[in-house]
Amino acid sequence: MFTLSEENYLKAIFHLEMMSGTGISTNAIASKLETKASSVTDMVKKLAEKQVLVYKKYQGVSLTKSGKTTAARIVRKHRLWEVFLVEKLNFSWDEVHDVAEQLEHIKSPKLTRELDAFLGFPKTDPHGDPIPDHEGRFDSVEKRLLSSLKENEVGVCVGVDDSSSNFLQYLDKNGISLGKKIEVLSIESFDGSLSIKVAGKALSISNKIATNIYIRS
Amino acid sequence: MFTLSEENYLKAIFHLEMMSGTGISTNAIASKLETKASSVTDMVKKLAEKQVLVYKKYQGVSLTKSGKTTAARIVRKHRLWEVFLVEKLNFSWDEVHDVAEQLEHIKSPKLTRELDAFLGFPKTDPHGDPIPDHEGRFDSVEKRLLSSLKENEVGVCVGVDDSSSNFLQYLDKNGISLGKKIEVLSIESFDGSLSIKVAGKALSISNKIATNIYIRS
DNA sequence: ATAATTTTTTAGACAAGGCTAAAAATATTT
DNA sequence: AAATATTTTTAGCCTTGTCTAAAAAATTAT
Repeated sequence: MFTLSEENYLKAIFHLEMMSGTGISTNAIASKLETKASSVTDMVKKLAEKQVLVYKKYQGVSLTKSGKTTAARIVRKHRLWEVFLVEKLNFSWDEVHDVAEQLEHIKSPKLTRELDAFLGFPKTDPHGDPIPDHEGRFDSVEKRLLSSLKENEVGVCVGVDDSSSNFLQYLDKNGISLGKKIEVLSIESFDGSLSIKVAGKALSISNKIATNIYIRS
Repeated sequence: MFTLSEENYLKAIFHLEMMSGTGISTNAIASKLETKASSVTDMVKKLAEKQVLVYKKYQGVSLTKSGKTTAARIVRKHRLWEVFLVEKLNFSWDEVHDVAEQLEHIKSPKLTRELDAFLGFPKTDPHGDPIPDHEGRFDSVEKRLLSSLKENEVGVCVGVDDSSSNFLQYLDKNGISLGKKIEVLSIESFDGSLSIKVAGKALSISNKIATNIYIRS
């Protein structure tokens, strides 16, 4: 069994490995968790003893099979709770994160199983991220950044990179949500900003926005 | 804001005050929380500084107004989650306690509010205990012990004293649940055991069982 | 290839929450 | 009212998870 802190480390390392492969540096973990590198060193030693990751001094860490499964199960719970909050309790997608951060640590296999069933076995969370199954497996959606589309190409919004309240509220305000069709009308070569059409309305977005929206073509 | 440990102390003291009035002893708290008296002394000093209880050396503790409200809100969350688990996630009433012990510490006023609404503003939990409102108020149900009934008297089961799995499973097995009509057929004066009729079936129960079932006449 | 810089680890400290053992206060007997 | 027993508090120690400052290793620049 893992403590709250251990679970947070596992989840952070899991996410970092998803983005940048194996061999995660102490500093990367520290900045993700907003803690100090020295604290990370201590904790990864402990986790290495528990066999959930491999740690070689000065070489960064990599999750073991068991570490990956453990982490994925936490992510599973996080995302199931997000679905619950949005679909059943009227939370908007920018309000769910902090609460899900707490709920993801509740320990009860039956609870997770029943919640999954209650929600109808959802495959993705409200931000479009896949929900791992109990074994920790999940399909990686083939997705591209909106900014990778060319003029006149079309895609469907399947997720966001940045999940901050600010950004999600911006999307809400402009009618962009999961499943919405987005058409690129034109691209400004000077700053990479895009003119797009979504829900019938034309809209101009910066390149920064476009690199935070995932679409499936 | 309170830590998990502080919340558990508040809740324990709250429950003890409900049963035996004010001025709760260090030892009583220690045995309720399965910890040591010395640990309790440390913690109540901390809680006294936070103004949620009054502590005088060797005199026991009493919750302040603010302490009572804080504790009642934790109880509120505990009982709302119990309703959720039983009504929505197919938990039986003997399975909910441990999970609710974890869920009661989730901090999100919106979550509590929306959960309450989602459940249709329930007034009692699956064991018949009242759910406090946001201000910490709740109606105390006028209830008596089944063992206080006389021969041929009738009552409706409104709660249980002991909430252990063992006991609740015994009740399930014998068809006793909240709202069931219970009729006392006869009382054995030798050991206080009762012959009762519930759901049309006659049943013999010990005095100990009868002092753990609450009824309303 | 050596010097400078950055990253990582070690060492030592601290706060929270718990424990044991001993001391102090209160309660109970005789 | 003393003596004994019980309860409560104090004192000191431990573990977890964190931090800062200094040392060590790795990386980058000259």
